[in-house]
Amino acid sequence: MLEERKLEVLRAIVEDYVATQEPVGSKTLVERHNLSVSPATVRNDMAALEEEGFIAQPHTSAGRIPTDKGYRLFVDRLAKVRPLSAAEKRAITTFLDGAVDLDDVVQRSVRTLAQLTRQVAVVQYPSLTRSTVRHVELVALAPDRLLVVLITSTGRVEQRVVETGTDVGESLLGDLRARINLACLGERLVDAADRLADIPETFEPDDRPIVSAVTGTLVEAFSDERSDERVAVGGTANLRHFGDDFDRSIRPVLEALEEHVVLLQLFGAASPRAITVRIGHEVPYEELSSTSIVASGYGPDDDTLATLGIVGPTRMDYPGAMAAVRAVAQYVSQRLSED
Amino acid sequence: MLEERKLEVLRAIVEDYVATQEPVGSKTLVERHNLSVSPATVRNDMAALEEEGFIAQPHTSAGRIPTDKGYRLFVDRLAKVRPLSAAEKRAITTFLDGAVDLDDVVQRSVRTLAQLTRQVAVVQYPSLTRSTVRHVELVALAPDRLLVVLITSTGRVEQRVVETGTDVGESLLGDLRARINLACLGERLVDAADRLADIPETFEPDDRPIVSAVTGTLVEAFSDERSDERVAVGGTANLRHFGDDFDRSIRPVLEALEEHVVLLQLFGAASPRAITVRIGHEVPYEELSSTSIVASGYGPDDDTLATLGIVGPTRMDYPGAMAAVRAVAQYVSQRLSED
DNA sequence: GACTGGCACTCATCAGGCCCGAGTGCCAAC
DNA sequence: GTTGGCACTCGGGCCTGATGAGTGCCAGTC
Repeated sequence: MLEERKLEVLRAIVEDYVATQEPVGSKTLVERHNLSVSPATVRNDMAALEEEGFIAQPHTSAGRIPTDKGYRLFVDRLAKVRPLSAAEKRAITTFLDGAVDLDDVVQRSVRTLAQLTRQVAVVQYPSLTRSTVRHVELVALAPDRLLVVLITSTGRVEQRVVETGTDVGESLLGDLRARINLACLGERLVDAADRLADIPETFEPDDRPIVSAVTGTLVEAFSDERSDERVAVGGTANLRHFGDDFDRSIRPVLEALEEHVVLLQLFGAASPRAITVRIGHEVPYEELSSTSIVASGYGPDDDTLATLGIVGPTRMDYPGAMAAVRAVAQYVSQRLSED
Repeated sequence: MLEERKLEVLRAIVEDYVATQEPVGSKTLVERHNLSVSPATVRNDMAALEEEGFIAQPHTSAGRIPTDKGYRLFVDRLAKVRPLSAAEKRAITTFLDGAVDLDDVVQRSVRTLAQLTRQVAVVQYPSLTRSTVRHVELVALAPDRLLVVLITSTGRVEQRVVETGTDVGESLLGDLRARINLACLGERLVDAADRLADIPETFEPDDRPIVSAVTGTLVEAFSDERSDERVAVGGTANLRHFGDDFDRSIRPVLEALEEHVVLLQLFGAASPRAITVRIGHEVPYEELSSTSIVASGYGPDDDTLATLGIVGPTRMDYPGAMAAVRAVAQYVSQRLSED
């Protein structure tokens, strides 16, 4: 009885605080959540919860607000992921179905996510390094200038220009193109890089510098970190939920959003195919310690190619956010599996 | 004597207000700008300036602030573009020189611009439709599936997959590739689309459906509006300069920044190769009427392929902003001319 | 032993009242 | 045309007191 009610009180506090953004006191709590006990009893429970570190008072004679630890407990034990309404599901599907290519899928996902959660949404482009090679094309732009085009399983295209120094014959070009594709097709980019290592040796010594230049460029493209950095961000107007102290609460978030590297770090550690929630100080970036992140990996079939999620104040609607993130991740994953 | 001093007073008011963000009164004005007249005289001039609509009082017994009209006059007649310091120039050059490809140039430009002006920076990706065709490549992904790759003079790459329905022979493929490139190479995309129209007729009737599918896709890629929409945004943390009323001043800007279409409209009308300044109500978007935009076109040689610039509060350092925008636009243009 | 009602106490918030000073317009004098 | 003087305005800062939500504790009840 006692433990159970304490949890119930915590849930009520979290829900109330998230809704009103104001510290919640014993009396209003009893009124709003028709708990069948008196405010005094609730006060005792609150005192216990505070003792255990789940809630705190901003100042004496104010109501209580949940601590990070309190939110943690809430998310782990009290919150069931709120199922989306049929209308919401339909909205997701119809809007995302309209996407014409990978870029568009990502763009639309980010918008959808921002709209559903009313938070800032972040979607990482499918990772280049974890996807596979669909095709490599070599194009002679000039006799001594090659364009190397890499197409991945997710439909992404990377291109590089290689200055070969000497002219490249048509037959060598065809030969090289064939051997590269033979070696790499269907391989994950990380593995494909290994396969390329041996290729130069299979050519005539005279041609090896050219071949090496090309394979070197490809290896570079395969492992290029910059390609991993691409993310789409949306719903920044929802930053208002962070409060009105620009420098203390909004600015760090904006800065983090522009620092894609930081962003990827925040989201990157999301475990595959499960919803990760990081609350307040759990976020591995000091400036964002009053921020929470709800993220999920996604990708075709059961691979995790990239991550998407939302950033919001710790005081957020976790069940709703988790539901939205899960739904969009599932949709995008399915979409990637089809192509 | 009289007209000239009035202008001088206006300049002083603008400069002071931009620096302090506070309405400026006659006394402080005389002190800070060592005008060789008395406050009373300045008051007379201010009364005249107010009469003419160049300045206004937020409320009685407060100092004056410039109106949009006042800023306009300032920009047109009083402001000389402040030359950048050698250090600033060097910073631009060294940072931008490090860019490895088109994406990187754009990314770095946006950062540089944001940093120099301490405002929000926007750089439009070089327009696809106004650039020229460098190369078109056709790749057989499967017998009945072609990948069409378009490379433009700005180094941008677009790719499309075409389902041909029937198998495509190697010789037809080579022939088609050759004729397409012959027709389009060096043409502006808009013109290239016209050149493609006649190509199907030059093939055997049996092959025409395939050829048409390919050229149709290319024409689509040439004129694809979506490709025109890409922009990079940076320095959003500088939104703080807009004030602290999130909903009234910051939010509309954030929303506009996410609406790339709106953004392009705002920047798109920038006249080629000249610096355009839009002040307050001159900005063609109601919500941004307390906002100014400083923009410039850029592109290789004397073409204008796209636009870049900054968005800030009307109360901004116009000479500095104009200098920075001009410098970055020049640099990027030069960079595009080289490749 | 768990719950409840009552009570004294704390403190953030808000409205009202006050003063201060920057800034103005006007006018008479130079 | 310029200047010094003067009376007036009014927003902002600061203090004050009232208000009320909220608390902890304690004694009483089931």
